[in-house]
Amino acid sequence: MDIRQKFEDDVDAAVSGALNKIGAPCLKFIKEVSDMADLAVPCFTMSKELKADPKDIAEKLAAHIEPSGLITSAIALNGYLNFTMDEAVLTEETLKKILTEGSGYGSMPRNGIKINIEHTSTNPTGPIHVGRARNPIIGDTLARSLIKCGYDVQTEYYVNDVGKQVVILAWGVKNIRKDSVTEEERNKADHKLVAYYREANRRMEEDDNVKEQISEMLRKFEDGDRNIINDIRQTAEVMLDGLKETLSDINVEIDRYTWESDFVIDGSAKDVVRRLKESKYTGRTEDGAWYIDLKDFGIQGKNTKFTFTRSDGTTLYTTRDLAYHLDKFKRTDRAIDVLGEDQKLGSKHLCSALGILGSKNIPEAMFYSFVSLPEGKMSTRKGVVVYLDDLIDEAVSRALEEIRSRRSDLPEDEMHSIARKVGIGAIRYNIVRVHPEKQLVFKWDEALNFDGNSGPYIQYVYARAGSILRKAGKYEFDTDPNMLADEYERALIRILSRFGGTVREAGEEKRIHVLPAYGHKVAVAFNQFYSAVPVLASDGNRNARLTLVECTRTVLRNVLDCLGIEYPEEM
RNA sequence: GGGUCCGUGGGGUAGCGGAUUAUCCUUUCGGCCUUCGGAGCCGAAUACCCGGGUUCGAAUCCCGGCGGACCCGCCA
Repeated sequence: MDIRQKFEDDVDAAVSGALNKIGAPCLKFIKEVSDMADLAVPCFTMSKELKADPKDIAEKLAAHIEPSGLITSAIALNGYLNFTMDEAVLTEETLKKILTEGSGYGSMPRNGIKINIEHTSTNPTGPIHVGRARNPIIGDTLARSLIKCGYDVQTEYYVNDVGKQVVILAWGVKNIRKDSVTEEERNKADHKLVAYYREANRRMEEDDNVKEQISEMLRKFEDGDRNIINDIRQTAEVMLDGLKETLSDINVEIDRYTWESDFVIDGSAKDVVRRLKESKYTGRTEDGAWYIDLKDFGIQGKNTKFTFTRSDGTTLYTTRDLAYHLDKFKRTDRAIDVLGEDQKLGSKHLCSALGILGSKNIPEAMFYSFVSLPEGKMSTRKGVVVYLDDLIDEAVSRALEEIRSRRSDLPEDEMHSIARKVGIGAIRYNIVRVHPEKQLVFKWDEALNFDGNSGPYIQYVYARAGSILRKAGKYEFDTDPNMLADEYERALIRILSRFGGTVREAGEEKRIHVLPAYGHKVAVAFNQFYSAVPVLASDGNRNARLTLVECTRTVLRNVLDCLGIEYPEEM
């Protein structure tokens, strides 16, 4: 069991016991971590019920608590009941746990619960741009966190191969001659195809004939013309290959790809229509389109109607999305959708409609706001974009430049390999660092920061710690708390002991931005320890300090792993 | 017009009822290489959008402004 958890349990028991003694059993109280104590119980919350001054309550309670278990003291201060934890036990148990669990340190046992995380799912009409780059990185980090929390996680990409946009792209690929696409594009499937997409859009706007051809394709598509559907699907497959390459570059692998068109082909979207028509909330417009009215479901605004068929009876995106989610819940216990903020209302609609369909499950949404450029929002169609591929290239080349300037001793291919890890680390760290719903304006220098609160800062500490261990050679583990009594050592160990709680918060509460913050804290504490305390040159406690260095490295590795960031041995 | 989210030092960001010091990064200024990697360490400077209210206590909750983002399709 986690040592901090045990301490919390001890505090719970102590406070409950003391409350019992002062004649207020079952009174609720809260615990918080603070700088003043290992765990504090604010007594303000109890003052109303007990009709007493918080300070008095704290003192009364303190008087009834004898240090026991992991509690070494319970002191009343300013209305708080401050508990301190047995530091020697904390030190020893934490280090031992890290040594025995290694890469599993911080992880919870498997719980058998299946979670499906749908993320990225960008339209297959162009490369991933920085505006949406938060999606795969948030999704992947959450997936990694939940795996560590013991869940059985599957990630999934929903390929939107239905609709006008993909038809335009397919038309372009079929009808535009290669030499008339003059744009300079990188040699990568998605970039090559997007040129056709843009050109097709341009021609459609200028030429009514083209517009008509595209409408014709769309009609055939709606009628279920297999040739058209296959054409589009093939184009989307090619595009997807390019997208997968980009995702792989940032260490994102997606377990499953589900195609929207499948829900048209297998009739499940039609089935949703049939079932929705039976609902009491359902109505029909004069033109014959079907809708459900969601005004009883907390949906506000001038239009609460959620249309699920066109007047000609064909299905809409949202209808297929319903079929998709019903399908998902056949395969999973919980579903999480990582979505752009523009999907907020749509997601609410989806959940209400799922309820009407009798689904016991609804997806949990995790929203992020788009990254914009200083000059405004990005648009693939207009070509006002910074592609994720460009960001990756720039990050890697800046990292390479950096390495060249400090490590001319390394062979060329080694420098390239490190530059990749560092550049990608900077990108991923920088994105999960901030709360997903906070607006982000893209600036090169901020996105590619290698100092301070950054991925490379943590990687640097990892490499530095590794260097010490390499120089040390063989040594015996020593977890004796008496050998690690320095304040910097104690501070570092304290932070190392909090990793499990951080992983839990990241996964269970979907607060992944606590991970980079935690990693940074570990790195800072190590750097402080490093500059204040000699390791190799120390006398009696060399082994203990080396053990601490090794434990720090293990935790750092686990944090980086959870963030999908690689850890170079040297940099 | 209605809804949702966001507003914290010069820039970025954490905290989202609690402890007379509001976090971290960047920036600026001043220190630290005869110690294990200076992508580092130490110190200083500068902030809760505005106005009301609730509370013993508000950056945090409520109401009203202001500013920004997103949404309110028989688009996806």
